[in-house]
Amino acid sequence: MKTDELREKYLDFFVSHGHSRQPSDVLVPTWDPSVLFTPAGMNQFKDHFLGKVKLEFTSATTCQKCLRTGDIENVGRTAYHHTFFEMLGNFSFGDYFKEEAIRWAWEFLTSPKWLAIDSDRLKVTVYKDDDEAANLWHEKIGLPTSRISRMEEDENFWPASAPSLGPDGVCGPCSEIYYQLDDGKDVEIWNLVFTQFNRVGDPPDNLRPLPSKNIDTGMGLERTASVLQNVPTNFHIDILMPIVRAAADVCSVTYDYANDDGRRLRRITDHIRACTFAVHENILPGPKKARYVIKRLLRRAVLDGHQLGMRDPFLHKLVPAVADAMSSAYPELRETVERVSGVIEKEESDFFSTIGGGLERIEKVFESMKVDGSVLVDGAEAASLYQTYGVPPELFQSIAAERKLTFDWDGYREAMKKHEDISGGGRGELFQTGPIETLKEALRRTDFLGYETLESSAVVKGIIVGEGKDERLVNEVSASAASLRVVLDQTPFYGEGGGQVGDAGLLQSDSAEFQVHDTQRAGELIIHIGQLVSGKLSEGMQVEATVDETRREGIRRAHSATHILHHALQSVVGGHAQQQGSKVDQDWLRFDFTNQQSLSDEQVETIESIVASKVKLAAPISWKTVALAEAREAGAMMLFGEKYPDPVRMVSMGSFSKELCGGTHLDNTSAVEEFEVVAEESVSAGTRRVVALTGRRAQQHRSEVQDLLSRSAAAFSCAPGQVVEYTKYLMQVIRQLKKQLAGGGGDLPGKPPKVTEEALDYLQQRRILRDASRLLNVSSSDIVGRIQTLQDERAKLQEQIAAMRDTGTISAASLLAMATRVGGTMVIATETPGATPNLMRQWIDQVRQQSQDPTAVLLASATGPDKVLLVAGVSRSLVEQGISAGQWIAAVAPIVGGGGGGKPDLAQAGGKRPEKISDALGVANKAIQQMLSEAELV
RNA sequence: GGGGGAUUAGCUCAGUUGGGAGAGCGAUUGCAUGGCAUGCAAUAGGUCAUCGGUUCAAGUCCGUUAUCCUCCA
Repeated sequence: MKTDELREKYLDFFVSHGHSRQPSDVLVPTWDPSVLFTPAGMNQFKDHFLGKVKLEFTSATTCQKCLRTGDIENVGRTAYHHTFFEMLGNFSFGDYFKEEAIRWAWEFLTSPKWLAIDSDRLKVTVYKDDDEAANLWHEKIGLPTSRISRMEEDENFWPASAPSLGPDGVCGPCSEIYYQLDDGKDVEIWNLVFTQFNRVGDPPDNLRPLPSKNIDTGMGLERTASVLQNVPTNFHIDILMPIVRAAADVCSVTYDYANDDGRRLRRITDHIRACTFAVHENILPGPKKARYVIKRLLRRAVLDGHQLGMRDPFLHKLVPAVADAMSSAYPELRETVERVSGVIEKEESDFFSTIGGGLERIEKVFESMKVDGSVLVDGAEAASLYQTYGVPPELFQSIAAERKLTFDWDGYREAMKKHEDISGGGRGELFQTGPIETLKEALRRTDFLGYETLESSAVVKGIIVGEGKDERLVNEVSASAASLRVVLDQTPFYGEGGGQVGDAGLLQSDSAEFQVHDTQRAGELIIHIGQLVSGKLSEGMQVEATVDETRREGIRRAHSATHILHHALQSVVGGHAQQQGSKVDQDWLRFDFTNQQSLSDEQVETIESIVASKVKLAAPISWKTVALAEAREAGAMMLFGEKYPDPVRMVSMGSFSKELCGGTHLDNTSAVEEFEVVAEESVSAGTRRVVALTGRRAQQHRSEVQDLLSRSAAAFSCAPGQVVEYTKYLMQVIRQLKKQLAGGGGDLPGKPPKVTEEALDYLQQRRILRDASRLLNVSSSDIVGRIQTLQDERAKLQEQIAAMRDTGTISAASLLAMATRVGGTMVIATETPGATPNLMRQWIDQVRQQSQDPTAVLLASATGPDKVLLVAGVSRSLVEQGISAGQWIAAVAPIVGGGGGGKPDLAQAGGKRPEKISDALGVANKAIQQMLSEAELV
């Protein structure tokens, strides 16, 4: 039986028994903070199981795409492990229970109409205390007791070992169904979980029956298909073998089940399938959370390829094979093949260069091992290379093996363990508990009225005080500075979601006033966060809820502008510029989208003008609730990685934009008023970010730009249109002055002639300000300060140069002329007023070159009111005889209140007391005489 | 959320107890050469990411911020 057929049969079977067929949840459920990836079919029904949402059906069946990394080390080595896999499941939310679950499972497996598996091949396990399940299998199904095993809680309980180890919460025994292979081995193909208990604390007597019992089953699609197709591993079934073959083809090796290459090809197959699905959902490889897992899967697969001899990106070539193999259940994969392979290719080539850099680092380690005569590669060092530069230990080990060196895996693992401990962190709870969860069960949802109104009366349903572990529900609370959370039965406040920030406003009654600073969501509840400024708030109290209208208006402008921006971006840079994330605040918005390059200034201006034209168009904005399929039909913008409810809210603007969106919008595009992009930057590889303003904030921004430009022009006392020119001039002047000071040439550029003012339009002004701030490498808001700093710097340089001019009479020759002879050595110790360090060094070099005899020079100069600079140098011949400029200067520097040092032939020192310079020169003369005589050169 | 690392010329990167900012490639110019991925020489190009601190003196030491890489959760 084909895998596609098995999938459909399973779903059909349970639909025929009254189940609602639901689509697979996304692979990365952003709504569920407790998991990175969907680990099982039941994940999307967590709130259904707990009765936290209104049930539209009481039983369901799905084929769920899942990703687990717990068994990652086994992938490819064993017949049945995957990271990505599909799980078939049937679920009951207080509907049917154990008997039907067992009977239907048996019927589906054995009936000739369905899978027609020989019942002699099947065995089951049950939890040791679950007599009910054991009896059902024996009496209702007629399975001999020899084929029913009773297992401990670590095997047949969910979560594993829950009764003794926890966690608290819903749990239950399970019953696993095994298929016996030809060689006698058993394969688990289906697990039926009977969630019937609530665990409360530690044993004994800690399992309380649940009022509403649930069924949660999972059948591994690939595993069951491999049994039905009678193939040796999951990788040999009809939907995986083509990918294995494609991988073998791309890597130019022959697939052999038994050897190492076979294992590598299977691992590549698994990982590329996982990555294709994840990237399809726009989970791109990255440094955090789910993105990091994808990156690691990709790199493991690339490393396998590397060890098969691949040296260039190859994985991305397998994406079409994955899309083809999975197309019958996931036809949408075909639409993104190009984008997905592009992303994977980029990551691959990055990793190949990491490997390249790694090889060099590994070589260095080997070199130092050679020096030490070591033959054991230090595991801790390998771990540190891996942690710092991503050098894979497998690579290290295989190169070490080629050179007959041993790799210390134990040391490596130990170091990695230590790193884990340091990095640490708590694990997410499978099911959350706490006051919010209690409210969810009691209230299920808050009705949102905010699309139609900004004011309504409401009843207080819950008040939460405290944070983190201390948070708890209270019946009543008095005014205080503490932050509270309030849940109402209905509210006009928008809870943060879909990128739009939560509303602010007031909750009022005759006796109390509660200021709402922020509004958040928890499932279908809306949580008002803020402070009770007066009176008392109690559960059951009636309040008037009023949203801050000015703020909401700004948010509406920004949100509608976001949709227009999305439209404009797509028409300017192309259809691939899809939304990656967005944040909408009061007249402020941030929009991330997929694009490899930065937007050019011209592109930004085109985008702005498109948005402006849509605003001017005064297109009506409307929304309606439609079936998901209808929205898709209408060509509405849909985002990967988003799970949309059905029916869904579709927002349309004129004829140019249709997006699925739960946010609050304007009635007409003209109400956006103004729109301006204020930043364009990178968020991560392949993703760009645009920040823009609307309404009054855009207006304010314009006046700021104009103000900054006129202040910049004032600082230069030039026309605004000349600011860039004058900026360049100032920078050039400083550069040349520095050169003059360093003793080089440095011709000053001519000052640009002033022109008369001419009227500039806003775009020109903005361009000038932007170009000038780029030149100065500051944000435009800092530009005026920066100009002043540079002008100060110029003045200072000019002063120093003026001082230096006074030294114009000093030269190597003039210095040499004042030398005194001490034995065979020429000694010079003198003041060179106004000289710079560079100049002094140059004189010393020249004197040493020009002098016929061994020479010792020490120059002193006051470089400021409380700063002295000393530079000393001696000829090489003196150095060879033990005279050190460093020692010399060390003896002199304390006189001027400083210290210093340097190399034997040239040293410098500083001090704080210029008035002591002549004393210091006296000391210098004595010190050098002393040194010369100690060296017996006198 | 946490650990490690990086940021120096247009590019790739050196810069070792803190004391003269460098190489290779590229660019420009000159000379030589003239079928082939030519040779020689000279020149230009740097707020050593940012801000602050220690110091007589910071590319170098300490801290801040930003950006990037990398690992763990």
